Amino acid sequence: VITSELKDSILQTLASIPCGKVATYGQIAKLSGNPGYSRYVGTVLKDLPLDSTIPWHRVINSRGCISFAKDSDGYQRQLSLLAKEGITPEKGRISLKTYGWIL
DNA sequence: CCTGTGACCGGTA
DNA sequence: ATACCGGCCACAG
Repeated sequence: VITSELKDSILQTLASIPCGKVATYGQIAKLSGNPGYSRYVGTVLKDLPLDSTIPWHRVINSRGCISFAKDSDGYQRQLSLLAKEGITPEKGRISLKTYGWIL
């Protein structure tokens, strides 16, 4: 598969987020060995093929919120997928202390 | 080359 | 707690 090492490392880290846990864009960037690439993590997720097995829904921003607009389609999908894993936001915020992959 | 665009982040007021 | 700001970086025009 022809992909950049950068993108690859990010995808690998994303794939390793355990079920029932969440990580922030920044954490994924740093963990993959690319501190400061949080924005790019979002770009990678956006371009994921629909058949991808990457758990994109387990990624939230540093504030503990879903990065989609509350009224958007993606917001509801992510919320639904997280619920299936027992992750339920309170006041729109997901506690990283409780569900955070990295504490 | 330069500019604008994001599923972002941390500091400051 | 919220609001704003500058920095961040790959990528498409």
